[in-house]
Amino acid sequence: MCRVEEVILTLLQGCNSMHRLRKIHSQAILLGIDHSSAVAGKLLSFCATSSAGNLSYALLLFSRLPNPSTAHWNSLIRGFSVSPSSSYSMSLYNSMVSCSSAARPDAATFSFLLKACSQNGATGKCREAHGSIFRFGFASNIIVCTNLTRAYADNGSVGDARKVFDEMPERDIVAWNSMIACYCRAEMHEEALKVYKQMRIVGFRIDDFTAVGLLSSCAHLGALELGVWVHRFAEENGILDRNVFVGNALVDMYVKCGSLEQACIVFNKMKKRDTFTWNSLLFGLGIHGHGKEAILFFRRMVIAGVQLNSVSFLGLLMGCSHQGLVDEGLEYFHAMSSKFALKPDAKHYGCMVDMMGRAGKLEKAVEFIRASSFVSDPVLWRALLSACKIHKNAEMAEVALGNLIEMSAHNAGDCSLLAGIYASNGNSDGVSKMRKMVKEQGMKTTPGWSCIEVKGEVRKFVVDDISHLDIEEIHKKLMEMINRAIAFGYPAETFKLILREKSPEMYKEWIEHGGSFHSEILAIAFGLARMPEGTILRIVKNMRVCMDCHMLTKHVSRAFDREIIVRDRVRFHHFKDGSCSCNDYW
DNA sequence: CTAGGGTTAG
Repeated sequence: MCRVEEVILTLLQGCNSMHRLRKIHSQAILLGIDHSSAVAGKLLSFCATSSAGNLSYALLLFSRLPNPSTAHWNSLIRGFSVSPSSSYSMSLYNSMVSCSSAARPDAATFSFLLKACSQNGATGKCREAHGSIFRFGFASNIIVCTNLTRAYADNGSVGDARKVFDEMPERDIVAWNSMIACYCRAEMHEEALKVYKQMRIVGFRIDDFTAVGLLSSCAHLGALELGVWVHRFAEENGILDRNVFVGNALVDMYVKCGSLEQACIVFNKMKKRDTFTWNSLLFGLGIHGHGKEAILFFRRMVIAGVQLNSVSFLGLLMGCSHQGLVDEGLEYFHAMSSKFALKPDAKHYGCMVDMMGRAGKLEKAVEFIRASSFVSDPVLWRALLSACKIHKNAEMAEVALGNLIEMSAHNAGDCSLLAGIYASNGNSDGVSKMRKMVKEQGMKTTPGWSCIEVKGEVRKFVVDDISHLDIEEIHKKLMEMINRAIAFGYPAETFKLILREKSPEMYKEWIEHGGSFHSEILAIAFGLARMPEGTILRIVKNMRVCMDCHMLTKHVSRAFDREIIVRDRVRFHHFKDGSCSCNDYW
């Protein structure tokens, strides 16, 4: 390498803007070394991959190279892989392998190509890349495989991702963590925990990345015991203090597992906090029903100079919504754009519709939707529909569903919401009309489930599922539960049939004839049977609690003198002494 | 120029 080349390279080392880069580039041209592989490489990588770079300039530079090297191609492929035109990475790769130049793809080429597949691909693109990786002999490269796993998972093919992972000749901690993260993103949290168990068996220890993935899965599954274990491990191994991600995941885990107190303790102990940390706790206050505290906490955020974002406002507005603080909510909704320069998006609007709707201001909610720029967003009409369910307002619900149908956005859940309203108003024609519609249009229903953690194991119940080995035990407890609840004032209508005939056979028959038990009732019965006296039952479910279950649970909490904490799709219910923290407002 | 893993909302 000649002296001038070294000088140019040194100049490029300190370059931080396109303006400077152009100057250096013209110097290089004057000196006749712009085609030197090293100089061209540095120029390219700056333009293609640095945040101050410029992809068109990178293309220009590249087009002037008579013999681009693998590294040159790689820079360009890498640059496009994270740009809005990530599909161009694939075109570049194709030109690279089809042109007669001496540059062959290396492992890095595939890593960048796969990043592009993650960004915008389809499973088909991943398979194409997979094929090339095989052809060029990189199928056992640990980094390439890790990227391939992620690319498949990001395109919704977690099964393919797992296959690649299983077939890897060896796996390091990054590969394991990546597989766990893939399952987290796919919301397959039980699988994520299983992978972790295997990872431990083969001798890997938890690091920061593992901890974040595990805590996220615990949060989603409500697996408090495992979460507490990860917490202790992270604390003892210093992972917690050095990494803000771990603290954030921990706060979120405690919030989602129903322990707001612990979430606050972790929050207060954290040495460094970012917007995620604050948002997680803000959100936690809201879903635990402390709307007023959420507002105070939000003010604290402003005073502390936290960089607010749109999620912050979503948390705040949801907090207001759960407690019926409509005036405050409206005030902050307006302040969001006028004082904080943040544009509310469809979710914020949806939250406002929910807020007004639940407070019974259905007309106002409709006006709000019609006046907004999101009239054609299904989220808003769906929020209205749910509010109609609470207030048993069939006419308004028909309007909401009508709009959803018009934009072809209706699903089975929407139809059964209206069916539920008809049912509670005694309109059986309406109910069958809705059922027919779901059937005829082949809409898929989401099965309801509830989880409960007993002795560190997460047990999942699905509606009407009687396939459990210990169903007799659950059934027995269920009968006792209902009888005692009735003794404490629970209206018995719903369970008349069972109460007349108290045999397990009748239980099965009840289900087979269309009578049903929501999954949370099964989970609560199981918890009562298995958890020691005095312990809190923690249930996590994927749907909202229904009025019936809510009332039954209130009575059960008194009849058995048990605290029961249920996390439904949007918030927490703390049942104690016959009442619920939501004050029946949800 | 020299590759891969993470958190909040819905």
